[in-house]
Amino acid sequence: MPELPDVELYKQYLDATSLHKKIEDVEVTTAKILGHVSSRRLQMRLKGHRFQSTKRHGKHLFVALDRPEWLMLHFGMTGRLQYFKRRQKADPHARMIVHFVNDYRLAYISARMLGRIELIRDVKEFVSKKKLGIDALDVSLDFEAFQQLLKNRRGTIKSALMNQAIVAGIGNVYSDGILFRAQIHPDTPVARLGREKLNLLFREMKRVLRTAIRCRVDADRFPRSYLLPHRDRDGQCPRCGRRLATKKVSGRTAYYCTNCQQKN
DNA sequence: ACATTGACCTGAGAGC
DNA sequence: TGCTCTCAGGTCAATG
Repeated sequence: MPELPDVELYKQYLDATSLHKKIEDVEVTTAKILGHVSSRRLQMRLKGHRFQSTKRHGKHLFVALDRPEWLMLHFGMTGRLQYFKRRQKADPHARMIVHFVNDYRLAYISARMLGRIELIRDVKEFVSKKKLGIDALDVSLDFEAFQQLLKNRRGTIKSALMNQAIVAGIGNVYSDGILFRAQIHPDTPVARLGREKLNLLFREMKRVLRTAIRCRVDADRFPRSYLLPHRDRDGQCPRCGRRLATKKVSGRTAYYCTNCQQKN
């Protein structure tokens, strides 16, 4: 579930709580979430050091250490962060807990463990190795570039939006939110979209993601014309009031309005 | 080369 | 009440 806006908020959260503090210890309670790094090595590399700054690319969060090395956090579907005082109990699904010298701790929580933690040397190298496309909110991603990326694609627009190799950061929930605002049926083949529709899609992609960040992904803060607060079973279309439909599109459940998002 | 599908993973909620 | 079943979705390997 953590998609670009969620991870952006995690970044802001980490920035506000956990930078520049000496790390006293690192607890790994579930080594399974570690990628190519062992818990011993992770401990060795973090202990006595500090988090200096953060970067986000798509759904990936990178935390720079005070030496040329980065902690990479990926949240899978149930991942999140929690900063808490030592005497508070950590969430039962905390998989890694960073102890700071100020008696506070930062936990990486993941119930379903679909996320990953890595220690890497270079963000650019990681991004290209993972074959991640440009971040959806990167300012250098303009309409011309977007159109170029979608050129000659064969599948549906929903799966293209969710394809991290094309544009990074959009998952099932936000692809639905974006297609709803652009009034495009999730099953529409990319090739069927004309320049005008594509341009609308591009603008809504940027807008929906930015709005979600500004609203702090809080359903109560979203503008009325957005799908996201209504995206559940027996949810209603905020435009026409009809009951939302669901359909499997490339293995994921798409929520959409059969009236406002017609195939053509 | 690209698109789609199933497996991974576990908790919540439905149904009996 | 308690059991079983299904579904949720990010990613990747396998398949088309």
